[in-house]
Amino acid sequence: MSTKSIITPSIPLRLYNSHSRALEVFTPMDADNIRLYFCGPTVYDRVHLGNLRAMLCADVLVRLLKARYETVTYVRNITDIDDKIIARARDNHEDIDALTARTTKEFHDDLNALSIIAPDIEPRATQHIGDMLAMISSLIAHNHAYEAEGHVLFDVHSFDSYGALSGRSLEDMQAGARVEVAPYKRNPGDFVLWKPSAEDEPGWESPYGRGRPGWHLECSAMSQRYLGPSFDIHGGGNDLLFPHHENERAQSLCCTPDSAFARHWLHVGMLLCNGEKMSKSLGNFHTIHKALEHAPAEALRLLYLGSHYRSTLDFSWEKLDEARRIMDRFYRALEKTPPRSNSAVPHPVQEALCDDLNTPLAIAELHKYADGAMNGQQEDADSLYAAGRLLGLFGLTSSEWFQGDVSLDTETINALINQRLEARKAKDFAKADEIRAHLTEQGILLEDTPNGTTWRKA
RNA sequence: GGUCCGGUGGCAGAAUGGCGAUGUAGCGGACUGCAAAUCCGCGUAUGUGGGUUCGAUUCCCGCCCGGACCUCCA
Repeated sequence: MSTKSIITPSIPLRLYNSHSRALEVFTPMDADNIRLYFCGPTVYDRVHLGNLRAMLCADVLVRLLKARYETVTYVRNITDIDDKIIARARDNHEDIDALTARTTKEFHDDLNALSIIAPDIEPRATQHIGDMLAMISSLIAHNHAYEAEGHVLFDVHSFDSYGALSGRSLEDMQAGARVEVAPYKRNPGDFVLWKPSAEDEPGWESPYGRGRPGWHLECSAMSQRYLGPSFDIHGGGNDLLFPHHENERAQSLCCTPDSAFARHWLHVGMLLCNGEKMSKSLGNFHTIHKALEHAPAEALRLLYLGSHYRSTLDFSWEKLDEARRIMDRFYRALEKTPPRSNSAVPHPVQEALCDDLNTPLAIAELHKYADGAMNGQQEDADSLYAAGRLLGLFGLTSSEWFQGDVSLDTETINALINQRLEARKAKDFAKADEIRAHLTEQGILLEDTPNGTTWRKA
């Protein structure tokens, strides 16, 4: 069954465009095919909770778009050639291909565990070297790029609109330049399109010698190949706004001056850890893998949905625990009143999501439906479930949520529950409590109800 | 230093030119052998100083504080 029937396409979708710095009503270039591009990972290490934020934001956006439009083409790249990859492979004494293949698989595993919707196309940089060289050639031909000491550099002064996306001028940036400027650059802001590779580094033959592409070029080449020179939405973490997206935009617009490149730019706020940006270079990161040992995937998803994508989110294990308790309540409500499938997503939730993906407001609505479902209201249960499904929640049954992955087998648990019931019948509460405490130690919580004793994992 | 974003109860987090959601934590109660869950009830918040306005948490300015970016970053 199509999701179209559960959504109201007439509600306007407003998204914040970081280029114009304003909320804009999203109007597709081609309503029959929405095209969006998100920057994916550089595959040299496991993705962490900060990386997850942009992936999850894209996930919610794509789910909403796919519910509203016939066809959505979602491209998310894999950066599999990069200096950090080379360095890590060297440190690990590992073959580069083995490192990127392994890390890519871990990336997919982590995202699958979170039910992150897969991109329709997931291109790899190393498979598009030809596209990149063609762009370089075009940029040189139009005097937007120049060769210097085996490098090819983009000339930022050749593009009048350079800095327009990130809202900064070349003068401002030079004032704060903190990195040593390579002597072969005409301007400090010029960035590498192609750089030479040493003997022991991966490289491709090119008119400029054996080398490899600069980081920004791959996204320009791959977005153009799969989405065309102009497409609807380009997104990523807001730390990519400058220089990555600024440079992508410069390259792409200089290659295809009549195009719009990305019409709508979406940037996701940073995840902090103890008040500081979570990043690999700071070393204050937690991997998705580790977080999933601490709490179920949907608790992690709910934690992220609980804050707006553009605001910073200060991660803590306590907040993850809280999200877990909220999911407990939601699943309990669905257990109390099992929902019917294919119900319409309630309007308040749609309105919230269409208002720049206001997931915290949408979640607040879910609590109201949970109250109703807890009280036996069928329509509230249906609403809760439909809204949650749109947000990527409720992929499990209640019994899977409460009783999945426990250390004890069901027979043992039930036998102990029966022993405890006997003890309670005999008013031997000391023994009953002892059995309950024993189970609690094993991560099993008992709940006495009028209909008998049930259990769930702690 | 330059550019930008933000500061709402213990915590998280919406919204709004005039009643400041929701959740979580806390407290009290019902229920329970005791718990758990559930239900009922309670409390506490718009960083600071000005301005505009009949009225500002919301709009404007200064200040303080926090974070991001300034060519590694989601």
